[in-house]
Amino acid sequence: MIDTYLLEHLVAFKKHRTLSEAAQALHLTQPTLTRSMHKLEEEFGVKLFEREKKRLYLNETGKVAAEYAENILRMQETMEEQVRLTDRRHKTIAVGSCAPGPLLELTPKLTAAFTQMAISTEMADEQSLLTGLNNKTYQMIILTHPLEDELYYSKHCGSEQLCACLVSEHKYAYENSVTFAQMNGESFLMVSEVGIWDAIVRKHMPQSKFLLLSGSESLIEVADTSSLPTFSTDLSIRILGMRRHRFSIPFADEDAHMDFYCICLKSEYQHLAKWFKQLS
Amino acid sequence: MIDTYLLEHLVAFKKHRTLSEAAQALHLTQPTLTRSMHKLEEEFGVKLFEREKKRLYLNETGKVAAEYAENILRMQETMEEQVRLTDRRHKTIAVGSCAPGPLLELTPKLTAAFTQMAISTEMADEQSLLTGLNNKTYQMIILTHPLEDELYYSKHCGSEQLCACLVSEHKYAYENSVTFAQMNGESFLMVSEVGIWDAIVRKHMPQSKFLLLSGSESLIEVADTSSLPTFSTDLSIRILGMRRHRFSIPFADEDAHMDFYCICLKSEYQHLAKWFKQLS
DNA sequence: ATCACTTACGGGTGACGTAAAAATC
DNA sequence: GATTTTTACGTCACCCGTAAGTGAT
Repeated sequence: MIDTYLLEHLVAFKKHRTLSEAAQALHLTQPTLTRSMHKLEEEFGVKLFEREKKRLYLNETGKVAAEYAENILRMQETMEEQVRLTDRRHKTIAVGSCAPGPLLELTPKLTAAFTQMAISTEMADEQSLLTGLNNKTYQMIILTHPLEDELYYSKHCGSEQLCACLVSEHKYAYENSVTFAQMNGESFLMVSEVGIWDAIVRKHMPQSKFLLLSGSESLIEVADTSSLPTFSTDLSIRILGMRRHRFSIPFADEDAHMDFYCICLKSEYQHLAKWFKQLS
Repeated sequence: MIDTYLLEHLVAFKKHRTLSEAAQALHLTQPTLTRSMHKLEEEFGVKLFEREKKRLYLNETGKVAAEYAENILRMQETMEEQVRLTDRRHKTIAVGSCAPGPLLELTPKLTAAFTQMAISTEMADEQSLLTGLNNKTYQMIILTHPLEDELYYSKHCGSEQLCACLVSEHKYAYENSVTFAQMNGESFLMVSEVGIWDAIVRKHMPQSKFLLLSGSESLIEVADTSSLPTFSTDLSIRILGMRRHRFSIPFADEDAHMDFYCICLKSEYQHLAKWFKQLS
């Protein structure tokens, strides 16, 4: 079988058209490449070059060989990439979610369940999550509905209730609940990374403006000095705590309550069985 | 880049499941393979195996690597095949023809025109000839008509006149010509490798029987002891000589005269220009 | 004189074998 | 004791560099 270095020398010669330039590019000397080209001809038992006294050309056969060499080397590179990638995959659990709430709740549980493994979480729209699950960018994804397809395993993993987070001066601050209709038209402070909630609030409160802040830290800081309503959820309150000087009033609308489902490929289920069982 | 021998060792281990058996298969010793497997892990910078004291297993990452290795080696093999094949193609002129006559006439000219090259000739039906020309199995083909397509270059390269080859006792033995109609119903001795002529005689003499012999030598031998008519052509007579004790009477029918065209791919024309020019 | 390839020779890396150890069955 | 992997050490092949040579520009 042809040695890899010979293929590298060959493609370098094809690319640079002369042995001396190819040698430079490879950080080798000309004589080395001369020898390699002869060795290639010897191993194939076939002429690959036309030799004029001063110049060396690939003949038709040589061109065929060089093209194959390119493909083989390309394949070697993707091999290295893929091997390193699958190795990383076996050392990290990547979870994609359509909303931040479930990640807040589940990440601590994940780190406890998969000691030795790194946990990486990410938010994306449903389409990206699905393709990512299929190409194993994610081991698990979190959606607002189960997937009934034969390929997937789905399990309910929690729910979230959207609340309006109001200063005490707000007219609804002491209600038991509010509705989207009641709040429609008010301007909200909102973090930009809220996933699927973004579409819901924009749909039900089309008259409202949403002032986006990136990161909940900056939101909290701004909210402390502002009387504008913000959003919170039962999950965010349970995990991050209550917001200072504000009351969280749940939205009564049906769409303000969301169920979440944790989903993996059936083919990967065995590795994750322990996790799903403790998700009761 | 990973050395080829490491890939070979890896696929051998995947195939034989144990280092010792793989070593046997490769005509190497166990320690060599141990070293190779460690070297692979080192070069990828990744664990590829699960080690129990007595046994070595590929882990998930290792399986991925081994599959890539298999593909790469397969590609190397096809590379060697294809390189040797294209080399042979450049050393031989392969000509396909729809009838034997033109080959009889042209082969000596080909060997004279392409000194240093081997000439290989073959008969096939038009469809096979065309696909063979397109995939470069043939450098040239001979058909009964030119190809007007942009892809091909065609040139008239001779013609052939079919004759009935009759013993002197035959009633038409002294005629200047015969017709298919006159001979229809008579049984002919015929070689099986006559290409397109086979269809013609069967079409115009549907009442006749054709007793097939393989190879013109056996035909001549049998014909010497038989009074059954056979076929000959002007070409066969000019090149192989007259048949003993027989008269060749040309068929007067239009279909008994055939023109031949030598055809190559336009993309290959430059290599064959000298040949086509002397075909005047 | 310079450039491009070839030939000849010497050195050092590394692929392989031998030998032996460790561990399991 | 047999089998399998691992470790240690010596050797030989071969890949590369240096130096010198041949033509062509």
